[in-house]
Amino acid sequence: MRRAPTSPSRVDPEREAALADLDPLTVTKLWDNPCWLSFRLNFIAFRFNDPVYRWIETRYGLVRPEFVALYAVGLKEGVAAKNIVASSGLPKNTLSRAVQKLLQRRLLKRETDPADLRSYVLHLTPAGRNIFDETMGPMIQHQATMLAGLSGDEQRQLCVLMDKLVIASPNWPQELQPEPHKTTGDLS
Amino acid sequence: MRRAPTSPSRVDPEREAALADLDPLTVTKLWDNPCWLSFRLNFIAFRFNDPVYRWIETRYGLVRPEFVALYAVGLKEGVAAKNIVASSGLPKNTLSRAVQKLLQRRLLKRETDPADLRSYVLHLTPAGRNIFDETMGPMIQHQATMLAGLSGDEQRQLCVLMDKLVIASPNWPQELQPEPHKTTGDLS
DNA sequence: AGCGTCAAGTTCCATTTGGAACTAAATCCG
DNA sequence: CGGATTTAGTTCCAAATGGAACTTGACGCT
Repeated sequence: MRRAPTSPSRVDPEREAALADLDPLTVTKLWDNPCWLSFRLNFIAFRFNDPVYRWIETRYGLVRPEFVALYAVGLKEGVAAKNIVASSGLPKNTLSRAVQKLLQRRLLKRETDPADLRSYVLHLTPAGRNIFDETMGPMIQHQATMLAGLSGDEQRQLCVLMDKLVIASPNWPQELQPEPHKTTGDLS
Repeated sequence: MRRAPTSPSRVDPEREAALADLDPLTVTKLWDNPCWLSFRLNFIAFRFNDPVYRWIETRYGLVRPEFVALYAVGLKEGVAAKNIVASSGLPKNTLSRAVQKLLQRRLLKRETDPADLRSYVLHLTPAGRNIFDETMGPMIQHQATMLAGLSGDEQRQLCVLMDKLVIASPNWPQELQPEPHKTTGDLS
């Protein structure tokens, strides 16, 4: 199987326009790539993330890990750094620094967790809550723009399908198996 | 709208298992987050990328931008660095270095493009092609594992829906509008 | 209780990153 | 043609990153 399973044959004026707008290598990665899933995921995610994080950095002076932390606490008050680490994939020292910065800037406050003295419980200050609230609108707006090409039904379908993937995710391997391999002798 | 549009009410044993396996903050980000799309994209993409890139780094000593470049040339011989930049979102100096490294290691070769003397045309050496071929299998395998929770039909649906998003993508903004805002006076 | 292992968060430091300036070639435009 | 602007790729360097070691507290287990 050399191509993604969508038939790239159907003549669609919008598709043609997209093919013309996108870099030819991007077109190959999207439609002539056995690993279509990952590239599409990364592509679409990038088109969300990149404008959002650049905007937040210029507007609020928060870099990505800082905003990740602020957003996480905004969604769920009282989380600890370890939760943000687990849910974001960022290394824990990076998040430690991000939290320090947010504490300095008084966007976050923290108290030691009475249940576990190693751990801290994080909360937004009013100023932090303010940023959270202000950023939510544009982010939802951007998401809506991205989804505008799908009907309401299709949006729900997409949500359901991603839901299923996420639910299955605990079964996915965290490590790739080195698979039974014929040795090749060509790397440094 | 506070939640993702999938009803989290339906009682599903698999969902229950996933809720137990995942960090509570992750659960919130997935199912109680107005920006469900980006978080799911990032989450699923991360679960693909992270094992793949770690495996490639330990097995071949190639870091992420290096493998991005190698994979791109493998998919489409004769591309230039600018294409890889446009299709990957990585900064061009990072890719410049990645290409240098691959040239040093004789995984890539390049010739000046006769049509544009500023630009180079990239090709895989046999050793580079070898790595490309060897990595393809495990990557497809990993993708298949991730998709295994969906029926064939659902996989096709997912592909079609992402297709539509990608085709619409040239219309998405590259910059977030600073939106008509009431001024707030609380940042540094 | 006491000892060994594990976990949350921090610190250290070598490496990577990426914005900005730079070089050289291409393209635009009068 | 010839100067102004853009573009492909590289270089420079300050800043971010992330692995590994460290600190302090929790959790076995006997």
